[in-house]
Amino acid sequence: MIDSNNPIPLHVQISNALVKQIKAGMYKDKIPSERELIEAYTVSRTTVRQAIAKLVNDGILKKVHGKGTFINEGKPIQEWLSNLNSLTETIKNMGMTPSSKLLAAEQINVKDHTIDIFNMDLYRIERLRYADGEPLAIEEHYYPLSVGLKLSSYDLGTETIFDLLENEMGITLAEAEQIISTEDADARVAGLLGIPKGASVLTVERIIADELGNPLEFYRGYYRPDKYVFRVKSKRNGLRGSP
Amino acid sequence: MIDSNNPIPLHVQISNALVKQIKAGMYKDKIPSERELIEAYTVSRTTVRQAIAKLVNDGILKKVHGKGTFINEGKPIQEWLSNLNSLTETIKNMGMTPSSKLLAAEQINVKDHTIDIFNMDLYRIERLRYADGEPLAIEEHYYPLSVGLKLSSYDLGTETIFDLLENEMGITLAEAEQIISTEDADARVAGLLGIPKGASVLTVERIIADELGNPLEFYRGYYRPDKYVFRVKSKRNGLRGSP
DNA sequence: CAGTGGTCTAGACCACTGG
DNA sequence: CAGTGGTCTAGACCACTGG
Repeated sequence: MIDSNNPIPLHVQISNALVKQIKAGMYKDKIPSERELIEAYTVSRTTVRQAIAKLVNDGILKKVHGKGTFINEGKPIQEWLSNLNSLTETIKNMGMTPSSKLLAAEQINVKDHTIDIFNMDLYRIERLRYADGEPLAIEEHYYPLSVGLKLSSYDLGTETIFDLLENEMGITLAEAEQIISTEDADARVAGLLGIPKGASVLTVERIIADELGNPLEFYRGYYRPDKYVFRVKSKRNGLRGSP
Repeated sequence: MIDSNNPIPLHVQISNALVKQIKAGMYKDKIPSERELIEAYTVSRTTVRQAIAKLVNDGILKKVHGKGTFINEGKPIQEWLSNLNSLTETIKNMGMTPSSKLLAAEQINVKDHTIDIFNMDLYRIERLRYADGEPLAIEEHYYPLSVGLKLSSYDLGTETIFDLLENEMGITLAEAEQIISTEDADARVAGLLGIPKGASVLTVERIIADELGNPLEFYRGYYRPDKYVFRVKSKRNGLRGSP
């Protein structure tokens, strides 16, 4: 189960094992203490603490000094997850009909891009997304070349990219980090979205990574703020721990 | 400077020292390597790595395996949306100094507002917020009259409202639902924030509720997008929503 | 008081980046 | 190759919680 010959770091293996056990309901409220986990997995305290720190940072666990490490009861952020799942799903959930127009699908050489998480040639896919026939967003996706070339063999005007990645290509999307901001629309963005030049557009930059934190996709989205907003539920907690 | 007799943990002292040095422009791009910091502060590698990890988590530093640890240049303040933090806390976490100017503190009669979660007279507090002396955001808070009147007895130009609510008034903030969008700045907002009229501003509307879901506060914020962005981590198939 | 997480030391070997 | 961060060990003492 935990294998020190496995190239996956021990602390990641332990994190994953703990998550599996929590999901299986193996612990009611509290996970075993650090000393107990040291015994159970025959690792050092540093390794156990690193595994736990990751889950605390993810909001799954909560540590209380002198008491123990507890499972965080909480509600999922349903609106946000549906956005992450795919824009197609979100549009459908709102009772509208999604559609897409492929704007670009092309190779980019490593020296022509500045996406510093990828130090390799990339494949770029750009689509204009519609809801009930009205322009809603422009989405740019960047993938490693091998992934992008496989994607390009499908009809990107109609397919959902997440479906292709996960179901056709067997790629596991685990985590996403997103940054939400705004920009003044330039002429091209304004024209495509059907808004005045200089009007505010919502922007999203996103890095999707696999379970080990390796980046799989870089994404940039431009949304019409009159048609699309972000909804997030937050808890007053203070889980701003260091990993 | 770094004092092992100080009750503040060494790694926190080192974090703070690094932030101070970065702000002072002591490093151009890269901070010293972990081995160099071990020498400089006469601590173990664990302690140095703990200090750095905090700043990486806050978005101030970025580690690159085999190369070094780099300063995240000119990145706007990043708020992790999964936690409900006050702007004061967020600014401090980024190693900057928060300040405020009170713009308004006034009673509003029930018939003069349209905030449909409150069917009662309200108290409205509006402040201009600064980070390191630069305008960052305009924040409007609406409270039930009894709460607002108590708040108004404090110096709202210097106090943190969350602190007053939680520590002075014993009010428990549990959950918030936030809507993030963007608007073109009108003349007043542009003037206060020091940006051109019509430029994009990030907007947040927020309802904070107690553990039973009773609304405690309605909030509206206007943020300069060059200085402030929202950050969210999401799980693709996690057992919970966002960390 | 025993048990918990928080901090910290002083090492070790590995994988990665660049010249 | 020398230098970097990534992982990991095997300890130690501290501060906090609860009975």
